[in-house]
Amino acid sequence: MIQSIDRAAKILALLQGARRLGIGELAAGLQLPPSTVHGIVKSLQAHGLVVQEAVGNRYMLGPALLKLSSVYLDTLDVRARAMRWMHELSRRTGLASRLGVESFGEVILIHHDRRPDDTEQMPETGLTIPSHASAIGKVLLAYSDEHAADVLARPLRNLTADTLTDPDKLRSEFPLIRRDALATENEEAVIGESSMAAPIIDGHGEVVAAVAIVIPANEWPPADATANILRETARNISRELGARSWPPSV
Amino acid sequence: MIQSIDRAAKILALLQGARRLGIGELAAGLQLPPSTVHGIVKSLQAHGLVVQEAVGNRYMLGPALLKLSSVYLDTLDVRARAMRWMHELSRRTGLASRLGVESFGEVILIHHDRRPDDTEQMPETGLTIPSHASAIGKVLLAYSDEHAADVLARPLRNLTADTLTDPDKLRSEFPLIRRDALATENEEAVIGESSMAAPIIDGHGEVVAAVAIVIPANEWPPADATANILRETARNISRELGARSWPPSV
DNA sequence: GTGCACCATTCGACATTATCGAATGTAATT
DNA sequence: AATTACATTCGATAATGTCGAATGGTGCAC
Repeated sequence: MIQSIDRAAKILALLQGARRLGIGELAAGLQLPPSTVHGIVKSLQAHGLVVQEAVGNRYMLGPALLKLSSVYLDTLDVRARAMRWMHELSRRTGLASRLGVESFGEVILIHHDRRPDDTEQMPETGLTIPSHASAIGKVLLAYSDEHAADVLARPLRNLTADTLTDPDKLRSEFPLIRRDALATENEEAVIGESSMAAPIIDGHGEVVAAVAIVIPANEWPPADATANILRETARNISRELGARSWPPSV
Repeated sequence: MIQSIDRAAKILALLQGARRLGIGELAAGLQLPPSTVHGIVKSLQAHGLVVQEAVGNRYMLGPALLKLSSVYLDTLDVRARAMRWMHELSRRTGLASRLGVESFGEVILIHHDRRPDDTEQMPETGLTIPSHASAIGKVLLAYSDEHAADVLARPLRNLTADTLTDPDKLRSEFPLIRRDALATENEEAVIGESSMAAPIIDGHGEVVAAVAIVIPANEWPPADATANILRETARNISRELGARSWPPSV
């Protein structure tokens, strides 16, 4: 591990949490002399990875990250294949749909198709959500022992009154999730919002992502037809990725 | 400039262009020994900034970039203020709208509101477009001498038959753009697609972004009413940012 | 099925390079 | 106008990343 790159990445992570920080605050965060941090920040700035705020002298994340992330999304085969199926999913169910993958124990959303009404909705692509409190996360955990071991070893954060924070309770859902190829989450992450997810597998039979629909709590539970459309979507995407069979075998 | 960070950023830039590269290819691109590149790539990988493809041993950009970019977008005051006005703009005009800022001589789109029909549309946030071939770019050039000097000094790439590649022709549009607080682009970037943009200013009177509508070529030119709604949108966003007057003075 | 070739990866000596503390500059605050 | 709290610059030092050679692994061809 190259020291200065490690430090640079940690600076980006700090800015990710705090939005705007001065050299001194970053130096305190890394426990390094300000001059050292300054050199690293200036190097990042030269590449547009951080920018200095127009007024004041604190630093924040830079636009180069947006450009890089846009290319990252383009490299994802799952996403390209999933997009049209997800649009169809949202159209048929009238619900927002999400596509997520695992990254460092969390779920990161790599696509989002809005609910098909004309209300204003936040773009959710790029958001990260805790694995244990999302339907997508539960799917990914249920199909990967090592991922599950990783996540369930750490303490699970409480997001709402209904968040499952007991590893054993969570683990007990996994067999059912694998049986139905379907996971649910009922106001466990956000009050008033539930979701349901299904696994997506690639040509090697590996679960590489999960697709979900977001259901307002007052429409819970969804009709059987809705769940079937979701499963159908996951199967169609999987088939496009070269999967021979669906649901995935354990 | 710290050497290893500079090299790391260049590796990210190479992957941005080429999607998937092996250590050897990266080493050739940077003209460095493979072992040196390997050390840098592994450091980036440890932080999720790059990932190794599941099968094969090439590397590609990683999910950490997506998470970082998501936070970057959240830090942008303009974007937060612009979103609801842009949704209104798209609703009233029936057209897709875009919000862009300047970065390293290019335009980078920081928000996108889809056309309000149920067709499938690519999310465009994060895309970069050449300044000289976009309405947003023309606005940002027209209001910033130093930015214009920068961009127009370099050769201008041809994107369609109608792309303006002569710096003088482009420069001659600037007074009109400033007079009307409105720039247009007619199939100069993408065949079949035109656009029209207006400047957004902040509390200091600086042009910090531009908002645009995307117009199918067969609907060109747009009605005067459409242009007025666009200008109104830019004014409303500017006012929320603390601007005292609009259009911006030169 | 075996051997070959290519490429990623590991390792350790070396000197380049980042680091750090002190000095300087800058802007805001009283 | 003086003071404080920053960011920023500079140069000596040795810690650090770099590089070439050796190793390991994987896929392809014969």
